[in-house]
Amino acid sequence: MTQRKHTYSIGELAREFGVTTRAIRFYEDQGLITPDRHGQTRIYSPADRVKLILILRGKRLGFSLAESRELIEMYNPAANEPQLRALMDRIEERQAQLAAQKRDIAQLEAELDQARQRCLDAMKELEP
Amino acid sequence: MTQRKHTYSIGELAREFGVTTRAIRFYEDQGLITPDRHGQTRIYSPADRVKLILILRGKRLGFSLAESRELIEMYNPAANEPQLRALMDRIEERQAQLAAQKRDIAQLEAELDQARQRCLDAMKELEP
DNA sequence: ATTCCACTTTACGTTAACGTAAACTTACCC
DNA sequence: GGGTAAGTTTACGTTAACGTAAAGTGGAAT
Repeated sequence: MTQRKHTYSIGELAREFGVTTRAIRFYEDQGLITPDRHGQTRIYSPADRVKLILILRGKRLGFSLAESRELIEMYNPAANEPQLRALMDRIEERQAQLAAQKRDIAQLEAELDQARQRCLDAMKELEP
Repeated sequence: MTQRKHTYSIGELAREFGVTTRAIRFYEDQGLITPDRHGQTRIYSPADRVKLILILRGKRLGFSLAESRELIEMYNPAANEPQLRALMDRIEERQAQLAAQKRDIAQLEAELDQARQRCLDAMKELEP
């Protein structure tokens, strides 16, 4: 049985990813995650946990929560044709953006290497 | 003579990069750019323009203005030893962060490819 | 001279993404 | 049954990064 049926409390997830419970509840407010409830208490599934991972990765890449919500929605293909076309378009837009981001990173890497080199040179000047 | 001695007005730069003059003045407020003045009017050098490019690239990568300011400062190696050491450390931190960002992008790319595939599959179901 | 136009300063407004505090409830421990 | 630990809602506060209006300046053209 690969039925682990594991769940998480909000505190567990907060600790695991180094965010506050307030932040996680905020993501729910914004419609990014919709955990089950046991009475009042939130119960998070592994799928919810994955969504949180997506959100935090999005943040590291400079995405807004609205953009991350889009990314999450891309995980379940819509039902009808026009929506599928729209979804495809958005996916390809994101891919293009990621390609651009890679170019930006490559640029910055090269410049940081140069800065590092200038730094090393300047240190050699001081210590003969 | 490679002395082009070109300068730019705030409006020219705003148009070239698709930002508002308000934004450019704000970057100056935050100490990221310090253009010359002709009376009241700001005059931007090619070096100022490069700094603006750095700022905007930083934004695309999710950097705050404070972080972009750091990046800009990395362009002129400091004078004394301890500051050089600190600078080197910050440069290497940035490089590590960029490496992590590349991993995030690779992940997202893979997942978008999968989403795209699911999308294509779903469309084949509809149109036989 | 006046009409533009691009530029300036000053200052208050706005949005996103939470932080923080207050005032509960629920579950468990001793 | 009293404490405490983790959860909850409600609500106001905060920071970054500008937007937006108001009111004025300086030069070029008509």
